[in-house]
Amino acid sequence: MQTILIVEDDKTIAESICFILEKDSFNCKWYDNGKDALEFHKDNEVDLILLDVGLPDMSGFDLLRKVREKSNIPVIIISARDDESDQVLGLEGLGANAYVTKPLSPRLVVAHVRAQLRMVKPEVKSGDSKFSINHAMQRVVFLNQDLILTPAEYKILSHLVKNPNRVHSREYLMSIIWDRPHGSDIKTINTHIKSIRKRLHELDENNEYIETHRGIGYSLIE
Amino acid sequence: MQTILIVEDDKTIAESICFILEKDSFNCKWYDNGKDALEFHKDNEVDLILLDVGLPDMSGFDLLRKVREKSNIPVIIISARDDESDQVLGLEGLGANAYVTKPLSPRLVVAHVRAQLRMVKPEVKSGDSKFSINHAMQRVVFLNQDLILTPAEYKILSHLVKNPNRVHSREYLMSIIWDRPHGSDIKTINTHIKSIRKRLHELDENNEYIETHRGIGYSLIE
DNA sequence: ATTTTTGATGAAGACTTAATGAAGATTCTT
DNA sequence: AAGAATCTTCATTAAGTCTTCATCAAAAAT
Repeated sequence: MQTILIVEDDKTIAESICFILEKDSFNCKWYDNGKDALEFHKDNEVDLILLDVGLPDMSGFDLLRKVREKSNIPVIIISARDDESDQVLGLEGLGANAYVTKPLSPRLVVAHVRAQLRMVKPEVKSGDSKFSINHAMQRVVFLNQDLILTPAEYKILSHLVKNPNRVHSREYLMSIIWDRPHGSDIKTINTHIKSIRKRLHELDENNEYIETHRGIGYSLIE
Repeated sequence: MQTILIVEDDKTIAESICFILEKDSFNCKWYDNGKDALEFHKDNEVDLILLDVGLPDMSGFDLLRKVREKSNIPVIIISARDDESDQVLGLEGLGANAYVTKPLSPRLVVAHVRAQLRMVKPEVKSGDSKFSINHAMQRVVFLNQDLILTPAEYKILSHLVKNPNRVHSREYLMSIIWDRPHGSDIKTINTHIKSIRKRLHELDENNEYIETHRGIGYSLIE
């Protein structure tokens, strides 16, 4: 499921957008200020940002600049001002991907969201991976053999397999294991990774598929 | 060079857009009707389409539908009508990527064009630097190879790569490494720079990418 | 030319983070 | 409720990283 981060201080607007997006089976996270939104973006995998430029604590443009320091995911700017130079600055200077002006209909926003994600998603399914997923059986397949995994291990490894060659923070991997917030130690992930590695080792002696990124998290190498 | 196909029956508008795009070193092809445009698209490599929905011979929506049968290149719809349901239809139903309404400034159109193309070809990085950043893996890429760096080295080098050809003081580079104030020796930076240089040397024997500015700090030369 | 200042270098020690093995807590099944 | 499987925590060990220091080299100042 794809996660949309909404940064918008008007609760009514945010809620109606969220409502439609969630009905469309997007995962939706809303913040009414830039600071918390940035914090969330740092530790989580976000597929698209809907950004109101008129925030209480910081300019949306500043936020966008910060986001762009670490990723180039699609960003749609929401603005009350239909000002051309603002649009050009956002699109050209800071690398936003679209610009919609208020008043806006949630339906239109969702159309823009989809239009952006359609571009990004063309998943390059490389067929030569040693991993695949047997959705029906809820199993990860490694070297043509079903892996016996515990539920938590399955959630982590299947996510890594679906999103290989990129770092996943411990925070994010934790959020995958639980549906609801759960206040347990972030180090738990280390232990799960340990046991996943052990199981992979049983099938491939000298593998180094799961890479540790010190201070950040883990990634699966294809 | 990238080719933009403009389908627009208003000659004045088409010409002014073309003018700016070509100044931006895009290759620009203009048709004032759908049939010829489709013909061109069939036989040529087009990177993006700017499409006016109000054409003499066929609806822009029909044209878009035909285009989508064989490719999913970015399409930006130009419309005189600021009608929401039209927008939703274009974006959602037919797979357009952006929607701008007349009256439009050529500058804004170009901003949209760039915003779309940036998605498709992320490596449109100004000039052909030997450095880039792999955000997904949180790695600096040098000569098409991922560099394995420690956290502090990554923070320093990625900042230099994002802001090349300018001097960065040691004090500032220190502030990049720590979130909170940390009273350690400014000379620490020298050691980090040393090890970054060492890693670069392993991939390119006689390089001198990081320049020392005596009494001030360091800079990265492209 | 000599002194002074500043940066480069290599190595040691302090510190931080991750891996590991095992024990306790929790959940699920029967 | 008992037992098994799983999840989490903890203590220990191992590995990796940061900072400092002493020494050497280079540049600037005298």
